[in-house]
Amino acid sequence: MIERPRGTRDFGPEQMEVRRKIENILRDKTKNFGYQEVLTPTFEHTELFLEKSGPSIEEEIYSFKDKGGRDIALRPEFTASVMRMYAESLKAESKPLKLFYFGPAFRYERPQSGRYREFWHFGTELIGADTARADAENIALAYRCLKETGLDDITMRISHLQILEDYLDDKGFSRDEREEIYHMIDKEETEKALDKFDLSEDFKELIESPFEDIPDLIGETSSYKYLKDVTDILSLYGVEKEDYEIDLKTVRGLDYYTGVVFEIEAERLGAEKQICGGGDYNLGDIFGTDISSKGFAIGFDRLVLALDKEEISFEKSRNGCYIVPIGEEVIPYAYDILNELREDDIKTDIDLKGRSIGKALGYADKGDFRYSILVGEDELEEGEVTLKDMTSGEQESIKREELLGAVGTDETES
RNA sequence: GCCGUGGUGGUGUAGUUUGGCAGCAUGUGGGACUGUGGAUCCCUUGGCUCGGGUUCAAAUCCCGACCACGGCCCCA
Repeated sequence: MIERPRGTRDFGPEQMEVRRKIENILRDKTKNFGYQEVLTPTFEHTELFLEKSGPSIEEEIYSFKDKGGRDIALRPEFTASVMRMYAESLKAESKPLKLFYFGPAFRYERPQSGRYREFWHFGTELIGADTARADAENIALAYRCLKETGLDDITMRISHLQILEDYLDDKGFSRDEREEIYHMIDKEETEKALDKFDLSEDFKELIESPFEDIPDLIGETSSYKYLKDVTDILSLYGVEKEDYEIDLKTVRGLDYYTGVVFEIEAERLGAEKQICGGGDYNLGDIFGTDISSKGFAIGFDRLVLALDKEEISFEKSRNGCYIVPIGEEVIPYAYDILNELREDDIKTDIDLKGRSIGKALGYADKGDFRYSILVGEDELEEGEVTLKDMTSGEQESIKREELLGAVGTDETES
C-alpha cells in the first residue's frame, strides 16, 4: 500500500464541499473589493525565492534540478511570483492594480496541526498605491474576509515598523542589531533584549504603551501620524478600535516589510495559530522597479481548522432530483425526464444499478437529494411521475409537463 | 533538526498493565422487501502501520523505521 507523502492530505467529498464554500466566500469578498484573480506557476526558478527571502530559506523549500539542469523550486508562497508576474507583464496596467490568488504552496517543514508540506494560500497584492488609505483597505479586506466566513474568535494586531526603526536608528543601532532586537521582542523576550543591547526602560515603555501615549514618549513622528491615519480610515470601513490592537511588538519576519504590518490569529488553534499576515512591502530591488505594494495572505487550511474549532458548519442543503425507474420498459421515459432536468441545470441523477425502490430511495436520501422521482408503468401510461419530497416524505402524482415547474421553483441548483 | 505522546477493519473503539481463539459499534455489498427512504432483523465484506528481535506462542515485550498529534526551532 503506497501512502500519502508526509505532510500532505487527501480531501474527500465532504471536505471539498466545505473548502469550496469557504474559498468562495473569500473570493467573492475580494472581488467585491475590486480585486482580480491571477495564477502563477506552481514552480519557479529557485533564485526568485532566495532573492526575496534570503538564502536561509533554501532548507525549507522543495527545490531540485530539472532535466535541463535548471534550479527549480515549488513555490513556498505567492508574493514573489505575483510580483515577478507584475514586473514581467503587468507593469503598464493602471494603478492601483489589485490582484488576488488562491492555490497550493509547499514548504519542507515538520508537519503538525495547522502546518502541512502542501498548504493553500489565499492572498492579495495591492500594487502602486502608497497611501494610508491603501493600507487601510488592505487590512480591512483581510479582516472582512475572515469575518465573512463566520470566524469570530480572532485577534488582529497592527503596527508600523518605522516607529521602532526610527527610535533605534536614532540610538545608533545597526541594521543587524535592530533585526535581532525585533526578533527578541516578537518572541516576547523584551527583557533579554534590554539586557543584551543595554536599552533603557524607555524602549520597553514605548513598545508596551497604549497607542495614544506614544506621542508623549517620542513625539508625533511621521510614522506615528501615518499609522494614526490608517486607524482613522479603518473605522470608515467599519473596522473599529475594539476589533484590533496597535502593538509595536508585531514585527514580520522578513526585512522587505517596511511600513504598516498586521497579523491575525485564531486563538484556539494552538502553536500554529496565525491565520493571516500582511502589510506594506517593497520588492523593487529584485525586479529593478521601485514599486510599493500592500498585501496579505490567509492560511486557508488554518482558517478551515479554526472554523471547525468554532463549530461553524457549512451544512450542505438538499437539492436536485433522483430518478427511480421501476421496471425495464420505463427506462426510455425515465431518461427523457433525466435529460430534460439536466438541461435545465437541475442536478439530477438516476439509479444505475436497477435496485429495489427501497434501496434507491435510501441512496437518494444519503445523497442529499431534495426529490425522488418514481416512474413505473402506471406513471408511463398516465403521462405522469410520482414526485416524492425527501424532506417531508410526502409524495404526489403530477403531470409530466408540470415536473419542471414543481422541482425548479426552489433551490435545486447543481 | 530537537523533546514528548500515540498508531487495532473505511470510520469510531475493546483488548496492551499480567504475551495465549482479534471482539463490539457503525459503514459498504446482498437479503427479509420488484411500487416506497431514514426503523428492525439476517448474511457478507473488511483490521493489529512496517521491518527486525525475544518467546513454544507477540496487537501485547524490546529495537528501528514510517506516519499522526502536542510543543520547541522556524514561520515568507
